Parts: sequence; C-alpha cells; structure tokens
Amino acid sequence: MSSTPPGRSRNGEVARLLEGIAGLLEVKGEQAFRVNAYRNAARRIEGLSEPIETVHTEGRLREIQGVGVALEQKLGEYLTTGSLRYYEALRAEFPPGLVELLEVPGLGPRKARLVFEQLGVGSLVELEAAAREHRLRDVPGLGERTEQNLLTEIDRLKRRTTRHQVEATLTIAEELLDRLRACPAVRRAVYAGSLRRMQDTIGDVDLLVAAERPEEVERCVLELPQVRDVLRQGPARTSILVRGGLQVDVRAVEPKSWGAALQYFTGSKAHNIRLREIAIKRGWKLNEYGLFDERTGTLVAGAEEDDVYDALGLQPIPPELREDTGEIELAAEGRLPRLLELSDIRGDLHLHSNWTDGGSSVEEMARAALALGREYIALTDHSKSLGVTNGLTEQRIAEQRLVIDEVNQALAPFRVLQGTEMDIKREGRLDYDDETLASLEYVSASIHSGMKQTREVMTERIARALRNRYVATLNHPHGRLIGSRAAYEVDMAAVIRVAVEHGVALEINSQPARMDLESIWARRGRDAGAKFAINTDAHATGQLGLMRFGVATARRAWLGPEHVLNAWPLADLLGHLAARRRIP
DNA sequence: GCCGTTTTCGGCCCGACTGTTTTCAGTCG
Repeated sequence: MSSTPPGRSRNGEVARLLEGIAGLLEVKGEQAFRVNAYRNAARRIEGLSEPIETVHTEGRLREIQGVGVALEQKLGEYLTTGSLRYYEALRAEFPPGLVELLEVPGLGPRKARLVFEQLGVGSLVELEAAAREHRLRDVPGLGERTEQNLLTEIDRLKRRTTRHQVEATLTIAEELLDRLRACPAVRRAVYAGSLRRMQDTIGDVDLLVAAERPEEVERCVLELPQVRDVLRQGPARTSILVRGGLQVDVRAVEPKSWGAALQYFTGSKAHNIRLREIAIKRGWKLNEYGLFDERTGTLVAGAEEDDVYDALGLQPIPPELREDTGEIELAAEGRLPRLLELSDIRGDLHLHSNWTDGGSSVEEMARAALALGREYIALTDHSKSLGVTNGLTEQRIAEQRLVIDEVNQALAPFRVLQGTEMDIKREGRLDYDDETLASLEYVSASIHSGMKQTREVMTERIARALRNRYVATLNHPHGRLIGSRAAYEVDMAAVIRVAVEHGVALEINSQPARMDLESIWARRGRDAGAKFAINTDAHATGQLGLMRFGVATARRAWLGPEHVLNAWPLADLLGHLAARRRIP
C-alpha cells in the first residue's frame, strides 16, 4: 500500500486496501458477491463524510453501510497497526507484483490469473517482457490484439498523470463542449461525472450529449481537434485521450433519455446504486435510458433529471451532495439543506495587492471585486517575516491605511477592510504584536514555513495562534498544493475544536491548487459548529473569479450562507469580528 | 461479506465495448 499523505484523512488509503483485497480475491476466483462486499465497503469509505480514523476511534465502524462484523475487525486492525494480516496472507499466495498487474486497464482478474498460471507472469515488468516476446498471444483466450493493447496500456501507465486540477479540467471540458455543440447532430451537451459534482480533483471527464440519432455523434467526437488517442469507440459511447493524458468519455443518448442519462453519468456510483435500489423496491428499473416499469417496460421518467428524482419520491439533489452520505434520506423527507450559492457571496476576505506579492493595486483589486458584485473585501497582504513577498512592516501598514481610506472614499458604500495574512511562526508566535493587530480590521493567520514539524508540534502551534483574540480566520488550514505538496501533519479535529471554542473561522481557499480546507473536513467542522470564510486568495484582479471553486467545496461540505462569514452583510460581519475580539 | 416493513437465508445495480468467440466472457465505467 502507498503511504498516507500527511495530514489527510485515511479514507482513500483504506478504500485502496479493500480494493486490493477485492482484486486478489477475484484472481483467486472467489465468489463475486464476496468480492463485491469489499468493493462496496471501499466505495462507502471513500465517500464517507468524515475521516475513517475518527469513526474508528469513536467505535462507529459498524454504522458504515457495508461494514459488518468481519470488516469491522479487519478495519480496526489496519487502522490500529497500519497493516492487516489477512491482506498480507492473501498477497503471499501470489507474486508480490500481481496487485500492480491489476492496475493495467484491460487486464482484469481473469486474464491476470491466466498469464500467471500459463506463463508465470507476476509483475508489470514480466508482463511487458512477455508481450514484447509475443508470448501472450499463445495463451488460450488472449490474442494478438490483446497483446498489443496491453503493451500500449503499460506504456500509458508508465507516463500516467495522476488526478487533474478541477479548473484546468473544466477549461478543457468547455472547449470540447463548444465543439460538440457545433456538430449538427447534437441537441444538448454538458459535462457530468466528478466535474459536475465538483470534486476537488478530477480523474477523467464525462461528457453527455443528446441527439435524435445518437450514433451520429461518434463521428463528431472522433473529428475533435483535441483528440490525441482513441481508447474505445461505439455508437453510444466513445472514449478519447486529450492533452495532458486526460481521458474523456463522451456518451450520446436520445433526448427522451436526457435526464436519466445526466443523472446516471453524474454519479457518484454509490449514490446511483442507492437510487436503483429505491427503484427496484417500487417495481421499477433505473438505467441511463430512464426509469421503467419492470413489468410493462413503460417509461416512467427520464426526459429531465428532476423528473427521475421526483418519480422516486426525492427532492432534486444538488450534484455536489451526491455521494450517499445522507443526502438521499433527507431528500426523501424533503429536508435537504439550503446550500450556499455563488450569488450569496458578498465579500472576499483573502486577497493581495502590489504592496506585497500581488500584481494589482489596492484600487484595482477593489474595483474588480465591485464589478463582480462584491460589497466588501479584506485586503490581506503578507506580514513582515515573509520577506520574499515584501511583507508589510508596521510602518508600511500605517502607510497602506491612508491608501485604503482613499479607495473607500471613492467607492463607498463598497468597503475595503484593512487586514493581514499573518504568518504563524514556530511555536505559534505571531508576526505582529497585539497593538498592531488591534489596528487592523481583519486578521487572518497562515502557516507558510516549518511545514515538516511533527503532528503534535504543528497542532499546538496552530492552536496557540488561534487563541489570540485578534485572529479571526485560519487560512488554508492544511497547507496542501494539489499535485506538488502534501498537506502538513496536523490533528485537524483538534484544530477544529479550538477554532469553534474561540470563534475563529476556517478558510476554504478557492485556489484550484489548494482547495483547502477540503470538503470532508469542512463538513466535519460544520457539524462541530465552525464558521467559514470562502476566499480567492487572489494575487491579481483576474483571480477574483476563482470564488466558484471555493463555493463548490462549501456545497460539498453542506454549508449554507449561515455558515459563511463573507456571505453575511458587512454589518453582521463587523459585529462578528468585534465579538471575536471579546473572546479571550 | 453484508443485509432485512417482502427475507436471519437467499438474495445482492446496470449496460456498452472489445476480442476471441461461433454465441459470449471479460472488462470497464
């Protein structure tokens, strides 16, 4: 198993463990339903609304759907000791490289077992050698095409990029959709899948197209200028690779199936399975073509997505919630929460100007925010110890005050609050004294250095900073940079407790490379009574529009306007900040 | 291996595409 990224919850790691067990059981030829039980549990844990380690510590593993007596024991052992004897014993039955074989697209458990038994192939290296020496084609059930395809897939696997950032992926998806909409056969075209659910990273892109004759769409897809490679093609579904190794699946359906198909291809898988179970209980069958009466085969619903939910007795469920973490039960009772929307956002409490490392002036940033409909911003340039950014000394804070006053006069009633993104130094010391902090209208605090400290030290360092009465918000609480830097080690549950106790908000940073705090922790914070600030961390006017990504994360965390400081009117925000300063 | 206002035993979500098959298993999403 790969090691845990520091500070992140272990849900993904545990899900991969169960997937690994499922794969090996499958190679052994175990009963499919037993294999599926592991897969099902893996999916549930991956989509859990809270960290699995918390669930374990609190003795609630059995409350997870799909976890029974046996899995509770296995998960407990793994979470406590870091390994699982059952899994190790299972692995010992095969060559150590067999698990990686299952990673090769096109090579499932049956073929893996075949090549192992017939050729003794037990690793990726051996598989590649066997393919190059044309030994695979002689295995009964395989052939020349399979041999060639596996070579291609092994090659791709070596150069595989991991998950993609949501913003860049969205851009590519929009470009493809523009092209597809220009295709004469196409009526409607949208993105679905994890992109529509706005997960913070994207594996592949699912595009859905409506056409009177879906089979005509295939040609349009193959003629897209973005196509680098074709993985699969057919009248209903075509899979291509575009730049950056991004896989795009295009699915075409008739307009009468549009809603059912959109529902189906938005997922998540766990959410869809629950819906299909509900359909079955009502004597129906749900697939991507519609909701059908099982006996008569007549179409019950399918043209629009809301029709499908409505027929199943559910409120329409926002895509960001579709993870089977309680949304279906609430939708059945008509009690889904009112989620935050981009239009609820009134302010932006984290942005920089050219006084430090930003690219725009204070006035430019203010005018750009105003143009986006914001009512206020907090200018949070860096503090003095962050030298590389030309962090503000106390003297320069005083000088900047005058500039902000001028802008406020010019743009009233729009309001620029003078704030700071202040470094939390080692041992939790702050970069300004209380007198300076008192002179600022909004104080947010960040970790920018010393990220390799131990979990205990980091947790206490942050906690100490949050106990200062002037600190209103903890910025990007996990410090991760997607694809380049793992989160630092920290006891986030403890940080959340301290934040709630002292009335400190947690930031959801909208930068696509950050998306920090992650939605799983934000939801946990919400349940613990935390407040949030959803900010762009813009370093130039063009980045003020990144807010949509932070809002998406907030929605995935089930946040409403009441949880988000910068969705409040300015007077309410100022009242909250003043109250915070009265809490010691 | 899990689970239950149809069941504590007998079920367990659904369809498309590929390749090697002469009618379908394997794989994927």
